[in-house]
Amino acid sequence: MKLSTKGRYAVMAMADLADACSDGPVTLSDIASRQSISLSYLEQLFAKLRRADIVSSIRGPGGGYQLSRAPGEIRVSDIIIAVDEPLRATRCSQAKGCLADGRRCITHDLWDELGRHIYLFLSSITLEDVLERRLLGAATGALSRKPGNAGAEPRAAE
Amino acid sequence: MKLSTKGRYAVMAMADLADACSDGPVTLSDIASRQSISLSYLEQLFAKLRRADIVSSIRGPGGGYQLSRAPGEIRVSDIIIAVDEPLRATRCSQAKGCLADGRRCITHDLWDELGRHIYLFLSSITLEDVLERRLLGAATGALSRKPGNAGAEPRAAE
DNA sequence: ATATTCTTGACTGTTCCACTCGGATATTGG
DNA sequence: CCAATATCCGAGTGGAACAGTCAAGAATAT
Repeated sequence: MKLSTKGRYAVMAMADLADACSDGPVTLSDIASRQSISLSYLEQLFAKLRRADIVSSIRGPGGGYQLSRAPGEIRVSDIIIAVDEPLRATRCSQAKGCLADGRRCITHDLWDELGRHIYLFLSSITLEDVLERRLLGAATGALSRKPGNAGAEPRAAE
Repeated sequence: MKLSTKGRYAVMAMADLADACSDGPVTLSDIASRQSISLSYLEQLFAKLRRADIVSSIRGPGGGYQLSRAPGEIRVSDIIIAVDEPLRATRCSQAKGCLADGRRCITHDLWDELGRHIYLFLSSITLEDVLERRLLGAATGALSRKPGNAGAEPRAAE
């Protein structure tokens, strides 16, 4: 499984912006050099973030980008949805292939639920949370069913 | 955000196999035609599933694939990990780019936690759960923090 | 005016997914 | 034995998306 790295860059840049925008607008060049992301690539990302009204821009010298709302009001899911294509765990809405012999494919509900689950997680965390590094509360909550076979550690990130 | 469809096909095929393997081995051709997945593509997936000891194979006429364990002992995460590359939400383990100016990048913990979260969800669901369509218990559990601004419905699946 | 900064569009190289093809090996039924 | 059936295996293909580049334009402060 792979999560798009595009949204990751966007969140990194937004976190950098939130961290630095206390005194006036922040230049994309600054963010680019601090986060070592290509400037032109950042431009593409911030164009989408601006259309989503997450940031606002000021042109000309001394200009740059600002947050449209307070960091506590910007959820990580907002950023990812703005930047990535509509997040889809399933592509079989009412298209072909999904219907096996009349009813929906067996795994439809599973992916549906997974997508909702990821969304809930990402929308429970704001930029402010990221900056102050309080994440562990939202994540390690439920999900203790199925003890079953106790092999295979959760090697989530490689 | 996008989740690899590779693992989705694998879970679909495994669910089909679990549903049909009560009387003897199941042919990949059968699964391919029922789930409308390419046969050669299925062969690739099942090669990995076999190496992960999730299925076992019997060659020759009358042969096919069987589950190595009971459907209740096979977690969805097992299937996805076997088929996909090691699932990574972050790629900045100790590589370049992650370290901004000494410490880890700000969003590292976030992706780490997201990866663990997804893993916990997928490992809480077994093939048996998928077949009998009991999913909603594991998913709709915690995550009710941050009421905040009540815009933006969770449009998880497109 | 000029430098700065955002804004926009087109373009490129790489990687991965989904799939195909050709063949090899093992096993069964006749 | 022999063909049919099935799993195995490696290489190769087209398209899409990602990550990044390049070039030009428009707004604004000094």
